[in-house]
Amino acid sequence: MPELPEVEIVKQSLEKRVINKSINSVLIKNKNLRYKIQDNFIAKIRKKKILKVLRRSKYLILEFEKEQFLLIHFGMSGTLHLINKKKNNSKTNLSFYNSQILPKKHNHVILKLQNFKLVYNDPRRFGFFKYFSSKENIENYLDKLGIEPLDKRFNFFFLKRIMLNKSKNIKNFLLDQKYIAGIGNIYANEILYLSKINPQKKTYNLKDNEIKNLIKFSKRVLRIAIKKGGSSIRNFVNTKGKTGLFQNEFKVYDRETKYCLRKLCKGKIKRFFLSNRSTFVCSYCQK
DNA sequence: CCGTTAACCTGAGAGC
DNA sequence: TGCTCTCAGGTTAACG
Repeated sequence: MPELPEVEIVKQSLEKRVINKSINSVLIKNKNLRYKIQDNFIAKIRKKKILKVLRRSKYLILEFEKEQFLLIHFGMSGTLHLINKKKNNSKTNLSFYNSQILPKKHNHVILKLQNFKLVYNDPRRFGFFKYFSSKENIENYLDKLGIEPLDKRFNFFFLKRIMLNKSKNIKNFLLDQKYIAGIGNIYANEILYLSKINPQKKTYNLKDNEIKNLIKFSKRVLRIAIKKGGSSIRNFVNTKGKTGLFQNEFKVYDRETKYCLRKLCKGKIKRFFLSNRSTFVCSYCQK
């Protein structure tokens, strides 16, 4: 569930529930996530009070007292579930993303708070947890990331400057987190379609107008996606409640062989691989 | 520096 | 019912 809008949805829903709550206990059922959870992890975050929930790029961050932090990355398949304890022992699952039903398998980390618990589920285990003991440490760690696309500083002049002398293709550029942080495969495809730019076009070949469109549509797509609750793909379980709806707005992603949605365009969406990632394009619109 | 590939994992869906 | 194959919202090291 992992691009910027989806993590933002988790952040927004989580902060309604956990601010000023303490982590009473921690249960690790499987420490072998992308990076192995350290043995002292439980001791580090146990009894800590959560002051803030933050997001940076595709990372979710819990800030504790005394400037200590827990960083969570969801990888490809991580989800967070809030399970309410009811008096009669039944449970309600307020899934923050994707599924209303708590999966039975792959619950790897459980944070118990006062009246509920947070369950981290991740079938593929590409996600990870990382604890930071100071603001300086987490800032150093996050410094490798580029600008937030929704930041005001992400504008034409900024983008033009960092693209200068790059011979990368534009799609790989958008996906490279050290330049712009938070865009993943779905939104890169959508942004390029809306900007009418071929994913293989070299950044140094982009015209000013195309750079302006990239800025405009990056912000627009991500904002709308957040407004729609993110994208929920491959979700065949959920029937009610908290799923994202942006998947219904996809213009190119996962639309191979379907017609281009632009008026007067008779092009068909084609799919090919770029650096091992599915890339969708209308070759009539995207030059 | 650049693009690609493989690796890290499990599961869903397609096709047979 | 079941097998095999491909693909998946991410990241990163290694290679040519």
